Order: sequence, then C-alpha cells, then structure tokens
Amino acid sequence: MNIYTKESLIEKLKEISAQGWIENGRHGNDGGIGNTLEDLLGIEENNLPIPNAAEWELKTQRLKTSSLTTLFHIEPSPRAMKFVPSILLPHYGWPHQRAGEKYPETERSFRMTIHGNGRSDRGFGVQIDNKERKVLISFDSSKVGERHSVWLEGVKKNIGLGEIDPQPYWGFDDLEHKAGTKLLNAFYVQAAVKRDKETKKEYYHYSKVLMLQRFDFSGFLKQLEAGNILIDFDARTGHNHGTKFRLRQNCLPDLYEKVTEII
DNA sequence: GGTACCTGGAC
DNA sequence: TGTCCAGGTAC
Repeated sequence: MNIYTKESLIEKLKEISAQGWIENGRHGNDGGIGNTLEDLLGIEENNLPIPNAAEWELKTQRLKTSSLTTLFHIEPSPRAMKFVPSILLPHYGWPHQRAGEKYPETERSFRMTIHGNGRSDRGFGVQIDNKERKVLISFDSSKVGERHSVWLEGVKKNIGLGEIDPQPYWGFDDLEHKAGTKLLNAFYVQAAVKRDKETKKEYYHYSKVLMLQRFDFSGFLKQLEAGNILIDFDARTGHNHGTKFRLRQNCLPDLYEKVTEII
C-alpha cells in the first residue's frame, strides 16, 4: 500500500503515462482499465491514499468509448422496500437474454438507462420534484413501444399498468451527500486501448489526466434535469449490480468548479 | 450470505 | 443514444 501526497500522486501518474502501453492485470473484467491503474499505483479500490483521501476520487475511462461515466451507486428510497429486487425485477423485469444457457431458465433482467428528458421505450422516466426535493422514477404504460407489447402484458398481469406506487425516489439531500463525499475532487484519467490479436491481451496507455476540484451539486441537478445524467438500473435475478447515476461522455469536467490539465 | 456498493463495458 | 450487459468487494 503506497502513500502519496497530492503532488507525488501527480508525478506518479505522469510516470505511468510515460511508460506507454501497460498490460491489463485484470483479464475478463470490464473494470480492468481502472483496476489496472489502481494496481500500478499500489492502492486499494476506491481508497486514494493521500491526505484527505476521502475527498478525492480516481476515475478511469477509455479514450474512445461511447459508454457513460459512472458517478456513483445508490439504491432508491424507501430503502426498506428493496425496490429493485422485490418490485422492479419481479414485476417489471423480463427474461434474461441468456436464461436457460448461462443462467437458469427463470433468470430475469431489469437493466435500463433512463433520464429526465423523455421516456424509455418501456415507459420509464426520471422526474425532478423541486418542491419536495426528490428525484423520482416514473412508469407510464402509454409510452411503451410496440416491440415491448408482450412484456407490457406481463406487467399488467404482475402488478397493473398504473404509475409505480409508491414511486422509487432519491432525496436531494441523499444525492448531495453521496456526491459530496464521493466526488468532491477527482483525478480523471483517460487511456488509449489496444488488443493483441494473437494473445487477446489488452493494453492501456494512460495518456490524459485532468484534476477536477470542487463538485457542484446545483450543476449536477441541472444536468439531471437536462437528461445528461442518467439513472441506470442493473439487476438480474442472481446479481443486482446496483443502481447508478451516470454521465454522458466527457461531461465530467462540467460538474466541477476548477479543472486543471495534468497531462 | 444478501444487499449495496465498486470498477466498468458492446452494440 | 438508449438497451442491454460484465466481474468484483464491504459489511
């Protein structure tokens, strides 16, 4: 376990970048790009060993990715209801693509990425209630696309086609606390990726680093309202990966007051 | 051992 | 661009 000052961490990131291509140390894991960097730094997951470590976050992403940036995980309230495994997955889920193959016949999936600027084709959307200071999940069966008509019949049979009752939500204060503790300051590292055709091994070049300081919660709410921050459900029967708040590409620096280019 | 978090994808 | 999806750990 290495210990860094902020300055020595910056120097270490520059060294790692100068090393060029580095082999993925976590084969078969999509998170390998971030885990490999943590291994190079000699740090443990989500635990930057610098003064005020709790105030710093390390985020790693491929340079040419169309994927969203995960900000944090947080399950919806009321927490005691265990909404995802007890209601959304069984009543609004669907058979997993690999049910009866990789997973049991009964394996179900509830994985969807939704936002505040319209409905998904399963009729789900995000509502912002500024008066109650809540972010709510909503279902409108009239917005379900034709390709999901069989699924919609299942929902009707399971629980009915009205609004989810009660609606899952996150309080502004919960979100602000989560973002404020996890994302207050961040190193945002982007890496080029190549794959050896023979060995199938992946290599990373950590070639771009930004230092982001002072997360702005009002900006977070604005982006949520605009549909640039999305809510991502990620559950199958055997594993709920958790509910994520995610950001459209390259928008991360927009959520901070101060941005410094390190590399 | 289940739940809620973590690291992130391809098409 | 949204619809789907991966292997992990902390407690």
